[in-house]
Amino acid sequence: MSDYDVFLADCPARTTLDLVADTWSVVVVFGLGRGPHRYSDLRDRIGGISKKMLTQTLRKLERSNLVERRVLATAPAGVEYRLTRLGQSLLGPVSVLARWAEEHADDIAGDDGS
Amino acid sequence: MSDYDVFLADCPARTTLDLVADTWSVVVVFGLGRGPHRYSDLRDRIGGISKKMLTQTLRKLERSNLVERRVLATAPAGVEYRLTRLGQSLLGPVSVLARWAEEHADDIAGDDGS
DNA sequence: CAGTATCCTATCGGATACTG
DNA sequence: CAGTATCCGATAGGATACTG
Repeated sequence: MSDYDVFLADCPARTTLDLVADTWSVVVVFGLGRGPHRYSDLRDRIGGISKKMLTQTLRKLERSNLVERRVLATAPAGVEYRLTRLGQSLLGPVSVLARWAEEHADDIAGDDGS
Repeated sequence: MSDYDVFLADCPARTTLDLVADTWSVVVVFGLGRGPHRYSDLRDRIGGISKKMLTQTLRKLERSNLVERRVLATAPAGVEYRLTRLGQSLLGPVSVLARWAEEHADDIAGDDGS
């Protein structure tokens, strides 16, 4: 039990939430859930993500110890990303949210408002 | 079980994830978790949120059927926000994420990098 | 293959002032 | 009390071109 609180503006918990509570972070972590992926495999798997955002998101997660980058000694060399142990602890929460989105998308009112 | 998939760019699941996977949405839904709140109570509870973002987030959640707005017949009249049934189904996922942030904030490497 | 660099637009989001 | 309106700087994020 922690004394951190996401309701407090300057709390580390809020900063941490800021870090992971965005679409790309959620999808990337969710995507890495089934094991390590190469950069290009992630790109293929995650529809609509640009190189820029994929790299940016991966770097951010890497800096936060959620994802580990590993250069492969294959030819032609590739790069592999995998969740760290910390990243795996986030996989549960993120999966729950992603699955909620999949299961309730039909209940969300499309913005037909005009 | 749904055939929607957050990995697909144009899937309703992705749109839905976009809608709820941001800090303010998470904190507002989490904040409404313990029952209805007035506008000003939410403002007080959620550190660092501006009127603009609170209103904007509430409107967005309202349009999506996650939150309900109710004008109170009190004097001086107030406005109350509460989760809809759909919103309550989101409360679980969102709480799990918020609590993860509170419990793992210390494990996230602050960006001391320079 | 796995990026980086640059450009450019759209949205985020705080501050401030005003309204019923 | 619960907003709306306006302004403005900072970031998000796509497109394209280039690199080791």
